[in-house]
Amino acid sequence: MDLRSAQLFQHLAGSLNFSKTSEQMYVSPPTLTRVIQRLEQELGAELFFRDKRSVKLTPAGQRFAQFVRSWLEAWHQLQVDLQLASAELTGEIRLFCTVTASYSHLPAILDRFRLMCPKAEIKLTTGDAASAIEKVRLDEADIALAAHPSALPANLAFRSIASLPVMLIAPTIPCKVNDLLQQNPIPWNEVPLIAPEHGPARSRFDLWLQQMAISPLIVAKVDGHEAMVSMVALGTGVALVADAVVINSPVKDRVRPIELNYRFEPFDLGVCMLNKRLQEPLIKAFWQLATAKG
Amino acid sequence: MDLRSAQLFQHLAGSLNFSKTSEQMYVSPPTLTRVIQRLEQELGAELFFRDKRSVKLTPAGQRFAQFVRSWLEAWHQLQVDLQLASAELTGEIRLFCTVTASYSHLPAILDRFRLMCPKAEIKLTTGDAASAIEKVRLDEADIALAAHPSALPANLAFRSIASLPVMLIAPTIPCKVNDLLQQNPIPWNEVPLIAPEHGPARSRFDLWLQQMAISPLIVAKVDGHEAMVSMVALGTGVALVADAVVINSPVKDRVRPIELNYRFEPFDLGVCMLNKRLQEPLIKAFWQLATAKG
DNA sequence: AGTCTGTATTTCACTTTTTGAAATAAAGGC
DNA sequence: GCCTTTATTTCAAAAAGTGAAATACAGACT
Repeated sequence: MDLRSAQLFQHLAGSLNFSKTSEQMYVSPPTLTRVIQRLEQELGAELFFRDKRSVKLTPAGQRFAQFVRSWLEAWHQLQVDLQLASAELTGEIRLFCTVTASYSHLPAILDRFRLMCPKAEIKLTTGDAASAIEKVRLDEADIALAAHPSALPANLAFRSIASLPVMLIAPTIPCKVNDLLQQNPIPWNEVPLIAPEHGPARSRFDLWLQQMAISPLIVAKVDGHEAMVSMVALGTGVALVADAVVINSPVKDRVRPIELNYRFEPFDLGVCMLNKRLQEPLIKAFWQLATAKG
Repeated sequence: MDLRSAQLFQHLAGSLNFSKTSEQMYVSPPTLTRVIQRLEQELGAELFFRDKRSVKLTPAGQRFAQFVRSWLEAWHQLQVDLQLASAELTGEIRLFCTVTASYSHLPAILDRFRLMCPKAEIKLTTGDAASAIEKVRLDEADIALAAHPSALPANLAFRSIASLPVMLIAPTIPCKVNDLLQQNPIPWNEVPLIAPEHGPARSRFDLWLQQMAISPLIVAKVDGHEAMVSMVALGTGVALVADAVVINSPVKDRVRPIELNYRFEPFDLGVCMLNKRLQEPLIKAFWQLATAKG
């Protein structure tokens, strides 16, 4: 009976699908299963009917959902009251932000945070997505603003903020790359590709190659979406980048998106921090600001 | 933010004394300290003023106390609702009971339990206090009714039911023992003593010897209060037993309490079970019955 | 009928967290 | 000054939680 279990239950009561909830709340299916089992054991009542193919709330589950709703509400109200009563939040937040995220969502979040906690100091560092997780894990940063990685260590928490579309881009200048892209079908085994070295872009890139059965011609391995955009602009090859980076790029007129009937999974941009620090007031204030309305 | 922390906070908010609360709630002082520290960290507010000599609720603490009160109340109501909604509790409880406890409180508890959960079966075993803890720890019994031992393993929970006075008893028949007790002061080094072999009586017995600086003349080591009462009745020596045992003893007219200006700490009679089973409905139902109004 | 896919749960090796005994700190009472 | 009382920190051991992989099972699609 803790807050986390209640939140997981609440989400599951909405989705009625273990897989979806475990995915969207970033816990493994076994964990979610056992959280619910524990709740059911504590309460001495089944919360969900599971008949192998569908999940539904039992009457006890509905009653419990009502309890959870008012509990979480009271908890939130408590927070607000205590926050107002206490002095203004001060302290320092060490924020790590991927360059990609710094283009799309950081400015708005930072503005709101400054407004709400003017006395808090922010130390901002930027870098690539792979470092983000490491920095937080080693407690070299309090919070990271980055895309959700394929594997998240167990003691890190992640809260989604937004979905960031990614796309394949090509040069606009006439060059060998564009000659190949003009053909139908496109001979992907011959098109020069610029591959992301690590991180969430890399896993999507690999998945695409695999699913389209491409034997790739990789001409460069690069980390950092900006560098990739620049290389594409020079005509080196095609690359997979977040569209937010392209929009804000100084060379945005020299690249163009490639239309494909393959859908890349968007980046799941969010805040990431150590589980146990999730409840600290300054950290929590940042989280609330970051996740509130986009 | 779980039930346990809330309960500890609530008790501390009443006692305003870390030592008392940690003792009465059966957690070590460090644990209590850290539970409160964690709460304060989560809430981002001090809950108690601690000026090295006194503990008081802060305004934030009072607000939190209000939250906890209504939360625990809602929790309790939820339990009741779910219990009523669900089918009648069935199943089996393996109950282990010290002989001492079987005299004083077991009958009343059992009556109430049968009334409330007529479909539940009870398997009752009796034995000495030392076994009680072992039985529960090894999951050979679901619940034990026994005095709180000097050392309780961490994964066992204990809930007090009642305080059971203990006393030194002597034979009523004229004998060597009574001759010695007639003297003033009583020559304790020469009085034949019947010592408890193990368990809570043993630790009180040892403490008494130590504090009164007695070099004891121990004529027998016996486990089981009834056996001790019988031996005392025969004139073998004096012994330390729970008064409930004497009252119900067939030889109660042949023993008498000894007046002393030393106060033995009463037995803390209660229910004991594995921490993790504390939330199972049948176990919980038993607990509620056992702890309700004596 | 057989294979594949989607879903929930169990197993297992691993990591994190929690625990209390003992040490520490600090403030009065004698 | 020494002892008692009270809260906290340290530290090693125990317990609980975690997710990858395996399992179980039902329906969909050849």
